[in-house]
Amino acid sequence: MSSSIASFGKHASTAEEEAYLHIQRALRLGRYKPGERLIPEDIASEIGMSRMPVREAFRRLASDGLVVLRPNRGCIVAGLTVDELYEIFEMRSVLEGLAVRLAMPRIDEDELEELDRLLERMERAGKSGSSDWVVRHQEFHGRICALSQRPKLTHQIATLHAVIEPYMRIWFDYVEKPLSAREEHAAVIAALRSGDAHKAEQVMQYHILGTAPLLAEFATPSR
Amino acid sequence: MSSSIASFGKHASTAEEEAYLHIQRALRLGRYKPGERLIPEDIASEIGMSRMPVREAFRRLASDGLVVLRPNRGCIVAGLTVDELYEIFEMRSVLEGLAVRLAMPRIDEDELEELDRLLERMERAGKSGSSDWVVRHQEFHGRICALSQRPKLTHQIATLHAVIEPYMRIWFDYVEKPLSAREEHAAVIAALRSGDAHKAEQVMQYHILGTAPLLAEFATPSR
DNA sequence: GATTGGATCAGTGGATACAAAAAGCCAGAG
DNA sequence: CTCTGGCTTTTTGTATCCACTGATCCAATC
Repeated sequence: MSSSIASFGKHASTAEEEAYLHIQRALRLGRYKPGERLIPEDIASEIGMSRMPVREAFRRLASDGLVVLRPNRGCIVAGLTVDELYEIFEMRSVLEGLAVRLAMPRIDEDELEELDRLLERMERAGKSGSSDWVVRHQEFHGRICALSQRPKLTHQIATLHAVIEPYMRIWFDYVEKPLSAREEHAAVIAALRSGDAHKAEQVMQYHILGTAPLLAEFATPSR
Repeated sequence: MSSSIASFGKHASTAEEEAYLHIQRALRLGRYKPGERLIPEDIASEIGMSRMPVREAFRRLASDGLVVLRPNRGCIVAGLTVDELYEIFEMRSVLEGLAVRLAMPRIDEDELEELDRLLERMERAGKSGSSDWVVRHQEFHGRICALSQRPKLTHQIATLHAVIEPYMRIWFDYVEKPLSAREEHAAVIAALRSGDAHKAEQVMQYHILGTAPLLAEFATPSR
């Protein structure tokens, strides 16, 4: 089983679930533009079901923050303003900081090696220039979440990752490869290796907050 | 307009919204027991609509963590295990810590007096023995969230408050009034008055994490 | 030429209808 | 008395249908 933070690999047991996963994937891959309208009819026939399960999927996607639902106006793809993007990263910084702090007790030499491997894979994906890097990056962060053994925290973080994923992809495509990323992720591992939970939390917070400004230029300017 | 963290006072523009608010209120007031099944048919006729909007409301409530939806098995009221309750409080501690830290720049003498007033109202509500205290308490925390000027953060915190609200109510009914609460809330205000954002964040974290064990006995034991 | 008013139409919200799944029930076997 | 297997009932999941809202477009007016 993958340690990805993503829920890409699941298969649906109901039509609603299928619609949810289908639309979520499309949104995360950036197939729809922010502000674009999602017409239930179209999506329904695309997947081969009626509008109803699609409408229900919209509710969940709206709760996740991936779309916006306005009464009698339908469903539009959520776009983040710069302010909103920063806000997400502020939330990520404290939540993932918490996750890494709580992960500390489960850290042993095996885990550290696993994280090293994930870092290495992320590095290779980055060199290949493909946006796999985004997936590998989520895998790395997801692994640490998983170690925290906090299901709700992990879910919350995964949801935030889904929201910023399109921006991560655009960013990656533009700037080739995040330069500071390797050192910062290595620093997280180093902090975990040192056994200092508080230090690890701070390093994670620093890493995440440092990433925000790099992505900000791809968000829509704040009003 | 109330500064309550709650969304009690809203009125619905669609049937789905009405169903959502109706069920949410009932859950927060503890009218349904954890594990209890919510039958769409019943709720629909109770509010005077068909099952459909109720089903959609269920999706949102499930995203909020207030109910659990299992395919072909319907909707049951979510109950928190002790572990889950602690997890919520861990998340609250860092999120509300963040909120109070970010609120600092908006703090002036007027705001401090407003917070003092809210503390006073909470105190009075506590003496009257009514579970109004819970609402006042949310008002206090909600005010600080609002000052952070972070809509998504505020919404997230409000959602967590909704999930723990039934436990807060039970707790209050049992132990009369939280003894340490007044001093801890006063300490938060004092930290805000001092202008030390980092201190305020720590005091808030301490306050929230300290509350968790008091509520834990009302959650279902972890497996 | 810009603005407004209304006709038209696409799309949404909600109700009803129907099929499929799960839960309850009962009788018979062990 | 308990367990099992199949029938019945209840409830869920999905599709279809209808009324109404909001958007669009065109023409008449200023």
